[in-house]
Amino acid sequence: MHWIDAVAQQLVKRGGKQVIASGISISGHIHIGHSNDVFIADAVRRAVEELGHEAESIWYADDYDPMRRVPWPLNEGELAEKYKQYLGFPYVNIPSPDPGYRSFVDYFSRPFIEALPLFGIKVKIYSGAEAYRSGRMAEAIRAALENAATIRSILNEYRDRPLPENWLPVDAVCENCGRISTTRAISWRGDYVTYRCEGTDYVAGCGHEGEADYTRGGAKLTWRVEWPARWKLLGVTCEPFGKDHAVRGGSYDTGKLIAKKVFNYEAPYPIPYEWVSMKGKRLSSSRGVVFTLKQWLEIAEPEILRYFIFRSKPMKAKEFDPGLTLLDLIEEYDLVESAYYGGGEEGKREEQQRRIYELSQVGQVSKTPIRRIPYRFAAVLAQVTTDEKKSIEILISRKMLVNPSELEIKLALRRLELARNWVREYAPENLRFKVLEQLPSGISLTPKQKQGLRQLAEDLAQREFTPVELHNHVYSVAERAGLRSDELFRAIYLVLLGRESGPRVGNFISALDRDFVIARFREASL
RNA sequence: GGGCCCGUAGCGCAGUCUGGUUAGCGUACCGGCCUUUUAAGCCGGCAGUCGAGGGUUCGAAUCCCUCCGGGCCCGCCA
Repeated sequence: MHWIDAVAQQLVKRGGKQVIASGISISGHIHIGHSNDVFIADAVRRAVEELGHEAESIWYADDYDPMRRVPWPLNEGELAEKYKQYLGFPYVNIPSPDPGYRSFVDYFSRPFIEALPLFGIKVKIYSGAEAYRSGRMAEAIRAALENAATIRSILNEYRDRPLPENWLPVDAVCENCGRISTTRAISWRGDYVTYRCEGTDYVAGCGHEGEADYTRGGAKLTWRVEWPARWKLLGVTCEPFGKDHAVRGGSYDTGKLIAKKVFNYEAPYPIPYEWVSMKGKRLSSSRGVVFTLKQWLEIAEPEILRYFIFRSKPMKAKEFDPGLTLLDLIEEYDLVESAYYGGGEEGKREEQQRRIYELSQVGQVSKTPIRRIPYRFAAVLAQVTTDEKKSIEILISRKMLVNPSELEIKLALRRLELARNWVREYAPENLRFKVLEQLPSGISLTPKQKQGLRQLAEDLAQREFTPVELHNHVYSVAERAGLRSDELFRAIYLVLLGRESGPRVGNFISALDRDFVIARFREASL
């Protein structure tokens, strides 16, 4: 059984409506590593619904957290100085670097939120800042303040150095300098928290002393308390989270205790997951090691990312590589897809693969089989022509499309577009080529190579060739001209690409305009 | 100091939860086919003491214990 279904089963056993939460601190661009969070939450929602029970998945923007570090790309150039002054501010109060966005939070989160439906994710969106400002957190804050001693003793169980006697689980926003990370709560009374702006290790405080109304966003709960408070507030029954929270004595452990003792709430079913890394480095929004959902959609279908996440267990580290390795991932997906529709053997393994395929779908699983064109070939074809009709003709002649349905043609054209983008952005240099507008000047061909090209030009002018015929024809022409085949191949690549090798000649030339090729070969043979 | 993950064919991995036919897949490699193939396709082949040791069991890659190697996380920010 797939782990998503195992979780769903556990939840159903507990009974009631299931609320699966996910959430991210807006500490920079939201990348595909963060996607684990939402994708898992929403998949569990789907699985619970498939079992016939009510479920909802939510995504929570932790936009009231302080900015501890200026994230990439705002930490470069002139912007760096400007944004440094916002260190310690709640994210929600920081301006956008781009006038097209309302705020820092909007700038980093909107592209992510807008991409979610394209990946088949249906989550309810919440904002931490909104929750505090609207007063919805007020009751929880009061409970936490009243039970500060209990909370302190829970946290102290896992601390070497105990928290001070007068410690309170809230951070106020300084009304003078606007920072939240710099304040220390001194006391509380009714709806107000008295604080002093003392500073923190990465930014100084302003020394201001004041009172904050926590029923209107004047203060937030510290993370370890905020998390369980949120569980209670939203009725969270299950939550995926990064493995950092899952460590013994970490925020899940303490959260569980606080939930029980302070909020009288059963902690959600936990799903810890591993990070995603890219080229050996863990994805990190603040450090600029990012690959966003938007970037993903430029080079691969959304199903592939879902597949990437659901094909392995959540605690298994994932390595993402947008380069050549991506093509392996895509091929693997295609294979699972064709096996799904191909019937074949029935076993534990096949069953698992089928389920992973279903979980990878953006919407309903297609009832009619889906056949896709090979991405690797698309990467070549996309560089040869942008003409859609011509592309489809070539694909049909190459038998990569057989009596294609409307859908298959649509998928093929989309994949060509994706492959074109991939080649431009991520392909290794040796996979890229460009057909030269002009015959390159610096090349020298032997008389026999010229003779071969001239012959090819004549033959092309005489009759139609399928790609395979054409490819084979090159060999016979070479033979008649007394050339080794590789010498003729080299000549062809030189006059068209200016390099000694290239894509397979049959495909390649078939994809080009015939008159163009004839003219080029003739010109080169003079 | 604590915790997690990984170790299965040259390489990348699935299978481990729920033990059960000759341990799979991809790739690489070798061979063949499509009139000869420089990045397409098809068919076939080679290849593994399942990290080591012990235990449980009729039966262990799978469960338990110990150890070795690699990686990551937490240590009072979230």
